[in-house]
Amino acid sequence: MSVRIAIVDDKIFLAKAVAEKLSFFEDFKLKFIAAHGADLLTKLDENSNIDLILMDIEMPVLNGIEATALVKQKYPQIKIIMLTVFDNDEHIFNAIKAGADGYLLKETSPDILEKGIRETLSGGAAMNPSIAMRTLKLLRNPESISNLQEREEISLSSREIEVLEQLSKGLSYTKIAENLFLSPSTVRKHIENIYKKLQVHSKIEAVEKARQNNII
Amino acid sequence: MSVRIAIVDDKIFLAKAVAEKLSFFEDFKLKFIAAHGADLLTKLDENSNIDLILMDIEMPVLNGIEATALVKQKYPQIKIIMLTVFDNDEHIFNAIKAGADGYLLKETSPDILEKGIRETLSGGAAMNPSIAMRTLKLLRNPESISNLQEREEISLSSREIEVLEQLSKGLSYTKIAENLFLSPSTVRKHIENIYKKLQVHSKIEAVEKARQNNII
DNA sequence: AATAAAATAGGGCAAATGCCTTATTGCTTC
DNA sequence: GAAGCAATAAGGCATTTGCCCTATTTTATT
Repeated sequence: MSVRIAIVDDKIFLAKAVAEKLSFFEDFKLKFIAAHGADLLTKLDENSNIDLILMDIEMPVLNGIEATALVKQKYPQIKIIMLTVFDNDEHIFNAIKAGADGYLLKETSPDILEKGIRETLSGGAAMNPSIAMRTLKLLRNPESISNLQEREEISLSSREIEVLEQLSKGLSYTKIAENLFLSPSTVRKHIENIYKKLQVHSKIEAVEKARQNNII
Repeated sequence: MSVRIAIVDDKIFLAKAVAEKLSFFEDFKLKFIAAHGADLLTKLDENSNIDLILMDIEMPVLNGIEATALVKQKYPQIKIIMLTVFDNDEHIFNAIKAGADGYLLKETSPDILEKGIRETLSGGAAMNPSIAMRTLKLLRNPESISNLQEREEISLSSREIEVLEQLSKGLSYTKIAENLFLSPSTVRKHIENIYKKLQVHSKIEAVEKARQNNII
């Protein structure tokens, strides 16, 4: 049995690259490439004999999130995997809300893409690990969801995030130093830097702000 | 660099089976097998030099969810993947809440387990596709989550909750005293009492515990 | 090779925190 | 009306925190 697939992407180069990845697998039949959400809906109206859609998010006319919601409403049996270069929380959450069955990054290897497609068709969800982690954090902190819209870029280094995670458990500088094999002075320094970046002045404020922004 | 791994499972057969899967990969070093959560904590107290724990859920003495919360509190840098035969929503959600970094089924192949471990160590989340799908569904309707939460009786007085709310904003004893028209001594006393009731020893732990229990 | 950014480490100091003790007042509840 | 509890208040003390300083090493980035 073959798998009938559609690609939706306005960047024709990227759509072609995805098609190329699909071509490695005999039973994957690319039925068509749509340039945007509205184009997809038109094509589905003609022929909705599609098993799965690989959907870009950023598109003109009708974006991937809106298109996903509309397709799922009209043809709930069609599986949809978001395929995008961006992986910000707002996109992820909105795509999930819209009913997407998976969320992969475009740089994904043919191999992972194939597994993701097959798993999705058998009722699972395809997810990039880093995206899976973000969904876990969203689940842990439902509050953070409401804050997804208005958010400036806060960039903490991975070391800073590690320290912040320890902070959030109520550990002291010295305990954190022990756990991370650092000197307490270094931990203090990291925390000072975290405070500056988050514009806060205490452990609690730092942790609260990080939670609000789905950093931890 | 090798990866130091611990397995926690009371069914020794299953633990051995997992160990067998790990043995295919040279850089995976199995440091120990613990029979249950309490055993794990004892072993970690002796030596917390572990990168990742593969944790069963159903165990005597201290189950995998409770053990995960305790380990994450004391050693937040240690990654934890739940490895279980069950995959019901309550387990999944509680494991995520407790801080698990991934959730795989025991029937998982050595290959998938290996990838899951490596992805988890580099900051992603390891998830079985069917479990990923369940988390997506949980995220889609937040109402379902409230049905899953079991909350123990923690009874704080209304005054204590007021103080706790101020605490959660990162305010100092003196600021809280000003806001509530109390003496700083009284605020301190309230906070001492809050700590006793919540069984914590710092502002952050109090706020985190209160959040977990939907008190604030 | 040069520069920048991140991670590491240490000292000093005032303020805040966590934990202990004691004590008074008012409000329930038996 | 006694016992218990919540709320109030204060003093003491060791530890931790927040914020300032400087300085070396590592790790990209150009």
